[in-house]
Amino acid sequence: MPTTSTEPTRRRPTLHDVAARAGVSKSLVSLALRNSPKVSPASRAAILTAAEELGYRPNRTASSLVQQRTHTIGVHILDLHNPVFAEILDGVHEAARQHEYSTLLVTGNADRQTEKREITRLLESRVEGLILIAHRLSDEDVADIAAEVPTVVVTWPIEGIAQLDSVSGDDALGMRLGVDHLVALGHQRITHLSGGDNRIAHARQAGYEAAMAAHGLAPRIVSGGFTEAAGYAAAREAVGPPRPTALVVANDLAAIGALAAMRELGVNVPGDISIVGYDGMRLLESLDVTTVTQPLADMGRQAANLLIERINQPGRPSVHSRVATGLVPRGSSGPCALESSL
Amino acid sequence: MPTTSTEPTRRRPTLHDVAARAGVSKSLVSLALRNSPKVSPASRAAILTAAEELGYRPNRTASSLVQQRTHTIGVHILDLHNPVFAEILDGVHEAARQHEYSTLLVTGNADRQTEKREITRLLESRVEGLILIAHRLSDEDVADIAAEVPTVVVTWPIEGIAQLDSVSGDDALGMRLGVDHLVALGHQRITHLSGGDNRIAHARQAGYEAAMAAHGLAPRIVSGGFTEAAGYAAAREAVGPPRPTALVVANDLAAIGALAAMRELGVNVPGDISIVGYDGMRLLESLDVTTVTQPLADMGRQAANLLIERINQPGRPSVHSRVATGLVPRGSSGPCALESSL
DNA sequence: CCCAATGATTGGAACGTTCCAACGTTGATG
DNA sequence: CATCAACGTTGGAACGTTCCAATCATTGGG
Repeated sequence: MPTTSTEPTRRRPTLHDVAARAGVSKSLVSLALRNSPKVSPASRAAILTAAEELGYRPNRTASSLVQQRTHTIGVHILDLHNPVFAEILDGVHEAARQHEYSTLLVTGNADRQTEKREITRLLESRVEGLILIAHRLSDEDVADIAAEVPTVVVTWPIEGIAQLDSVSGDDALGMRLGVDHLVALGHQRITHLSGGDNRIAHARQAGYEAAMAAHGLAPRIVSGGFTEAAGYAAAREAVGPPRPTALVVANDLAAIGALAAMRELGVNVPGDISIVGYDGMRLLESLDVTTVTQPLADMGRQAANLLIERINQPGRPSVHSRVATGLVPRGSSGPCALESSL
Repeated sequence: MPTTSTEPTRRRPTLHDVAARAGVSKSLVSLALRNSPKVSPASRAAILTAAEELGYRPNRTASSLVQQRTHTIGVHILDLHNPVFAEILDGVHEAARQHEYSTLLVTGNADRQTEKREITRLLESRVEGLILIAHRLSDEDVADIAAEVPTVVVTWPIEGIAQLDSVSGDDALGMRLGVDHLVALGHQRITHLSGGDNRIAHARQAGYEAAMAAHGLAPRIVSGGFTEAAGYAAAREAVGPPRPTALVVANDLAAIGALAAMRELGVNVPGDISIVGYDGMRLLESLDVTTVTQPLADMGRQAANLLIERINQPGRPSVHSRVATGLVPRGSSGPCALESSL
């Protein structure tokens, strides 16, 4: 070991140091720094300058320990790369800040195992509540967690678990809107690029199937995923004969991938094929892509508010909020060019 | 206040409880749970089952307090909406995890004031180091922070501050590459859509000006920003006569906005006008946009590694790492259609 | 048979804060 | 002048852990 000239790194000043310098007790310093009204103006001034001069910083760990509160909520988010989640987070942050909660953000885009480990860490940090945004856990795992700490799941409802609330879009309705939109434009051969093997994907796929059935149309599904790459691959597969005239894609990112595939294949959008995405991420406006929208920031806000309510009132019955789902028609979808295939 | 039937919410089990149940002392429990080799197999087994049965969870706050270490680094990121930052974060997370550090992620996309407040929170949580990804602070603020805790700034170098390292791309080179690429394609009227009034934007603008000068070309700059909306607006302004044949845009997000503007105006890309972005975010591959790239994840990884090095060796001299910057030609840039205007 | 050495276990101090009951001062009240 | 309330202030306990020195039990060597 090389003996680095590490200067003794003098200990950070504590309440005690400030007290000594201001000539009062640590208790009074504590009160003063938390703006208690019972501190005389004189002492307060002395304390404040002493703290300033020493560069005092309160130690949150110590304070959390004795207060038995951390004023922190844990947020677990599946994947930061999808801008959708950033938009949800905006809402979470806003609401949390409003109620003077900090957030502890972790991401688990690897497997279920690391996801569990990350959440364990949050619990060890004694977060007062947990928001799970698009997780990969089993229902039992979620129930276990919810039994331990107030929890809100964002993106789909899980009914029947105590102490658990949820905020979700209406995937059945959303898919219905997407399909209706295309049918209204004259499309019949509408293929769904699925989101792969996970909960949201299944719900959306089921929604698609139901919507097609409602129109008496035959569903066709190509399995994909929630990334650009997956959408790209699925789209290339989907255009094989019989070529569909429209694609409803499981999410926006995959829709972007699908768009890329069409460009590469020289297939004109929306002339030859229409594309509809799902999620309503902001970027799609610039890209002029039709999509099913959800009030993302609002979902985050609701999640945080529900959580904080439950923290303050642990016994209250579960709330499962479904947010409004809509469709924004844009340039990626247009009238069907083919004569009706009937 | 309604008297909610809040069951007494029995206290979480502590080391003490586990010790009592296993019939040993709390010290031994502590050792056992940290896999100390000095615990007999018998006690270890007893302790582990007791902990399991009670659903014991170590309390990180308490442990941090006594250890005077949190094993946590704070990450402040400007804006989660820009996927670029998500990619940098990937690297940070990976490296942090490798060294058994947790990360505390905060975002400050509002003003400088909230940014400072958020960082204060991190310091109060006693993070052992800080990574600032594209901050808005003054140099003095950064120096103050670095004096208090090891700090790494990502996205541009700040020389001359003790205890501070940095990881940055080479904006001058990057812009040079962008301009060179366009000039090689025959462009001369190359307009820069700037990133607004901030550090990175200035560096990139300066790089653009230098590159143009090197080719003996007259610079033209339209001031914009780092968002889609800003890029959109700037691009609309930029196409006014004399119309440029190419745009070098301050970042990728703005380039997407510029693309949207061109589509809306019916200007063909790259037929009528070429567009080059900056940052190298993954999404641009799908959108087939030429851009200046940086090894984003690697930047994050380097930042975390530098930080951890410095935590372990506070006295070591500052390192300012510059990562490789390159250009990926894609479909948004092509040969200049105009005959040379000379 | 004792002593030293090894291994396993323990109690108490410490970390920096908040909370609480108690304290001294002051000024007004009877 | 005694009593009381209000106010400002204080010391000590507590939070749940880790660290350390000290203790206890066990073994082996002389």
